[in-house]
Amino acid sequence: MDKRTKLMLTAKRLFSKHGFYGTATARIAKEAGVSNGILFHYFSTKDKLIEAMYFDVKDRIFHYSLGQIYKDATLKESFYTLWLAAVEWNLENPEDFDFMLQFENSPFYSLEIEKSHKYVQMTMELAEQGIEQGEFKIVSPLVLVQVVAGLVVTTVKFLRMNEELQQDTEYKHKLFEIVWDAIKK
Amino acid sequence: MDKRTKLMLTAKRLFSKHGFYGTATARIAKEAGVSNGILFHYFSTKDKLIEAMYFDVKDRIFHYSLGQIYKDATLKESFYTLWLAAVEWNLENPEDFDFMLQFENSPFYSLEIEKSHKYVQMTMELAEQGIEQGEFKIVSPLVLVQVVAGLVVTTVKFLRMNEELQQDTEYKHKLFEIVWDAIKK
DNA sequence: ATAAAAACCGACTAAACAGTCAATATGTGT
DNA sequence: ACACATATTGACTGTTTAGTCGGTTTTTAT
Repeated sequence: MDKRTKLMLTAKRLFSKHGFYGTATARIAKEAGVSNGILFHYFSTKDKLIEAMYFDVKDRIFHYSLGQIYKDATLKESFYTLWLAAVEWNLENPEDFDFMLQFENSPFYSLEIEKSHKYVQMTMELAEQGIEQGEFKIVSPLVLVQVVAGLVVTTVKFLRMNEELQQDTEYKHKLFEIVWDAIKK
Repeated sequence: MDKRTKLMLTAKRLFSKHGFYGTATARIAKEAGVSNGILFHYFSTKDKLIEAMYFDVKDRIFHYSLGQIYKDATLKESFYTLWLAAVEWNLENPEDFDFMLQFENSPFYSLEIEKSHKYVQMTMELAEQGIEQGEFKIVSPLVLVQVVAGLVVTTVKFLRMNEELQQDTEYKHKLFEIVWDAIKK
């Protein structure tokens, strides 16, 4: 594995456990088994490393989740697939999940950063589609996207605390009804 | 104003703008107009200061929001009042909101901290009531509480980006329908 | 009035920190 | 074989940091 990737993996583990403030760059390099200098060769500052990691994790989760949607699916099926994929991805990648939340709720985060993601546009289009078809509540499509995204986080946090429900398909259907009822007309 | 309070107010402002990592204790003391030593007289470590601030902000928001509920209100009215009060409180106290989110999504946060809040129990009881009365979905009451709390955050973030909607009572009713539909049977 | 306690100061320190740099190694295209 | 770029090292530095401490003032209780 190349050292840039090794650094990002180690940084993810340390940031998610000890926070940005509690993780020194020297420690990241040391635990990644590379020299101190190479970190700053790939990422000019600590903040740049954090930002690069965020782009990476966002890309992976969106790519995976949107990739699960199949053609000719109904709107409800598409949203269920999207929601379930995101929930399961986050459950299987807890470090990514923690890192992501930490970043999005820190002063690092800004709207420009969010907008720069191509995938965000794609989910907005899905929401607009639902409104046009008269299936969704008549509110800003941005609200609908944020509601679903917010409920993904809520669901993941809950399922983390109740591990026995993580394999319970029926319960997950129940949880999705919360999401669907929230956005449907 | 006593210096302990001054310190917490200044810390809140700085933490919400620059993060825990980006705010030095010496700066907090300086901008609060007090000596360095007095900070550590009241809060033995930086972490203790952060935790004390979190308890304080949680107490204030819950006390305010739960206090808005009037007797003989229906369940829906109670939840509407609660949701609206929380949303408006957070809009009026953006620094508290940012600080709270930063804390809750950092490694500082743990379940024990959450459970130690007396108010959490009160909202849980409201949810249990709704389930018993057959008005709410049959899921863990904890899910319902977390869904509402999560949607408060979603709503606040959205209204912050769309200031013109903050006084629009009708739009806020629409947004509450999202919350209500999510939890109701 | 007095003693004890609590509040307060600010200079100080030892450790930790992000980022640099000169030197070396490794790869790549011609 | 050569030249040039890119990858890699780890010792180093100037700064910043959380937290301490000896001493002073103010408050409180008797």
